[in-house]
Amino acid sequence: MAYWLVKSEPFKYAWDKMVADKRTHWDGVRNYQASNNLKAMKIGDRCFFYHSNEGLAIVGIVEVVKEYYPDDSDPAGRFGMVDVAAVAPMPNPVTLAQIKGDPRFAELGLVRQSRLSVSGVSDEAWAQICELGGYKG
DNA sequence: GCCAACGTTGGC
DNA sequence: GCCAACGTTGGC
Repeated sequence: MAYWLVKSEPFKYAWDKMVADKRTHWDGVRNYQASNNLKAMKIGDRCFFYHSNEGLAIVGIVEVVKEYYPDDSDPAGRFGMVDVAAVAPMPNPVTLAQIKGDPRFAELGLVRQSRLSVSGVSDEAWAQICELGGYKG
């Protein structure tokens, strides 16, 4: 199983909405690197749900329930999307400040490439962030 | 609201 | 195929 981090701006699609919907299309990605990460996702992979712009924290965990397929909101047909389902909230949201302040996370995509909206998370980083957030998987 | 980082576009 | 200009993202 692989781990990922996906970003959403709360005023566009917040964690609360994710929970209310239970399941959603993760569409709108218009960046090849992010899109390649979506392509690499397999059913059962888990992702941190991160609030960008406002909140600046990992607030929950979602699971991939449908693998990459065309995003029909992309007129050029170049990009795709996956479906994800809400798994659990992060009991204590892990903030960007915490992550940036911890040398263990220096290699994390979120830190290294802040603009990338879908990035990979190593097994170690996943476990460490879950621990910080008080999430017992 | 500003600015840095970075991806994309388009001229050559 | 290079590179400058431009647009977008996202942290501060």
